Amino acid sequence: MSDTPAASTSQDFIREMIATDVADQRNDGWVITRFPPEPNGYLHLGHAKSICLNFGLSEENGPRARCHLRFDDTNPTKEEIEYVDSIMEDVKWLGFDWGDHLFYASDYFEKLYGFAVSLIKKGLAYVDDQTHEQMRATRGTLTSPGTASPYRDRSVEENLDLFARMRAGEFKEGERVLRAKIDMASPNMNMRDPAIYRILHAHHHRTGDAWCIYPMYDYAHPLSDALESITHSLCTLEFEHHRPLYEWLIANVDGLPGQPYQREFARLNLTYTLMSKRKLLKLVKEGLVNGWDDPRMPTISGIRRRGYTPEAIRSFCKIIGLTKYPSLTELGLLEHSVREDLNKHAQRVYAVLRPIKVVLTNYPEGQVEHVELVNNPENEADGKRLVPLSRELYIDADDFMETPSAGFHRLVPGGEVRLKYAFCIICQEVIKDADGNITELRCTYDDATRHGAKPVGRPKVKGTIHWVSAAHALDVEVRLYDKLFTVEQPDEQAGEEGDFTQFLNQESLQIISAKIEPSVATAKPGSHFQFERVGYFFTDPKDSQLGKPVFNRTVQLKDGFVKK
RNA sequence: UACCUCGUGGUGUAAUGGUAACACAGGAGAUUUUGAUUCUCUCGUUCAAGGUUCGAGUCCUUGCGAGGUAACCA
Repeated sequence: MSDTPAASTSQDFIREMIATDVADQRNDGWVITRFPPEPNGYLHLGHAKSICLNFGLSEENGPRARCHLRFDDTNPTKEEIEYVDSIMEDVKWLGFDWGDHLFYASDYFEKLYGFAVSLIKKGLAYVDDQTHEQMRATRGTLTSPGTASPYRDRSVEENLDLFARMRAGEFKEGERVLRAKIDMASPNMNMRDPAIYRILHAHHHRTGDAWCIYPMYDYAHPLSDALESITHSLCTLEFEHHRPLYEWLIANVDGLPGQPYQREFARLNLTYTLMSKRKLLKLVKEGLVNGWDDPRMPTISGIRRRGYTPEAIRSFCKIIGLTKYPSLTELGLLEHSVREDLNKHAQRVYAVLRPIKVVLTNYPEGQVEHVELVNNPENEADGKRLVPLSRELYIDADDFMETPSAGFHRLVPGGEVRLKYAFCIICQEVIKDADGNITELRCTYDDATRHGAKPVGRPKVKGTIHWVSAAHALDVEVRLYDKLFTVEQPDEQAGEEGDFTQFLNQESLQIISAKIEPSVATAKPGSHFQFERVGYFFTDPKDSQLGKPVFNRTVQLKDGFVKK
């Protein structure tokens, strides 16, 4: 073990385990994983973690590796085509490709039925006539063993007959169930003769009315994995207790093409949000957010619409690692990932979110000049653009303080500030309305301070602010998004019975009208921008029109200014 | 008062019996026509107690703590 050369790139426990399997030529060195969502909701960041793991493993292990997309559609009462479509879109958007390997558990219904018959024949499964309540009562508790069903020792012939009649539709829902015969006294509840088939007179989105019995997850999953020759079945920690059942099925069903094994990792928990499909569904159903793709949602479609990039999500998934410790990741780490990506690629524009009018009293009336601005200081190839400048401008209310706090070095009465890439201005007069609200700042500009000029003997101006020309600025709708919840763990805080919606952040969406430079008139829906000194914004793909963009705030810029 | 899993800076992770490190966050500074970016520095860590060992975050024992598990959901 000591002579392995420095494969010094550190790996998580899953990758380490897989590397060992490959080295040992287990499955001839193949690595076949799968991402197996149930199409009962939209994918979220927790799924992104799993997608990056499973598809990532496929990318990392060369030609003898692949990742399947398999819909775990064994419960027709909860599943819809809408979800199937959105899931495929989300996986593709993240940049992964399942190629020809698209599967549905429902494709295996006939085979799975056959496996169940074979288990009955081996005396390893039986039809139980007990009611739901009786079964629950006889299963025992966490500290006491269960007791056998009176139907547990039915003959193989009788079981075969009853199971066939279940399939034929002779029974109502709940009347009978097929159970694996394992161990009613097992300390693992999942091994106390788990139900593997139940009757559901429901229409399935793919198989229609062909079936009225449906396999349970615990039964269908390992066998589906085996049928696809999956080598490594990776899932989250809550399935740890299902592993013995997974292994029991792989061991007791004959003729399986693959011998997969299951390993578990901790799911993603993020502060100030939720990662439970059921709870996200509640937010959607009760109209507390504007759909699954509301930019405040932790869904893939939500963060996409917010302006997150696939690169940022993939980088985030890499950085959070993979362990068995149920950790709580700070939202700041996700924001860091997207800032890092957008900083390199987003085009800069000037936008004034809360406008104050500035009149340059010594600037000729009616004159317009065009100032050259850098599109992206991180990438010279992105070039420059011309932005109009005239006598009347807007600056942001945040960039002016009548009575400045300590350390504030933007515009103040009698003070000087630089209009970025233009020139310096001095605030000569503050005009207010009858209620004392500031309506206008009357300023003078200094022609000697134009961009590039280096006047000597002049005190250095500390503040540099952005601006837009009042006559040329576009009025655009800007949606300022903030965290969805006011507490780090809305789930935890609310408790089992509590209502997590009480912690919804009432200020998570603020819609304002902003003044923005005219160049964005041609911005296509789905484009990323940095509003200089403000944050990253994304033209909403649904509501933007050419010439009339709607901006979603992806994330604010970091602000190093601390008020003292 | 069952079983399973897990405890490393504030947070997320690495160290595979051999100098406890990286990222984020925080602090200080430099650069900066974005209080951004970039760069430098800095802060701060092995749940506890025993044991094995020349040497333990790592192995063993016990304790403590956390998460999970009793659908005809996945």
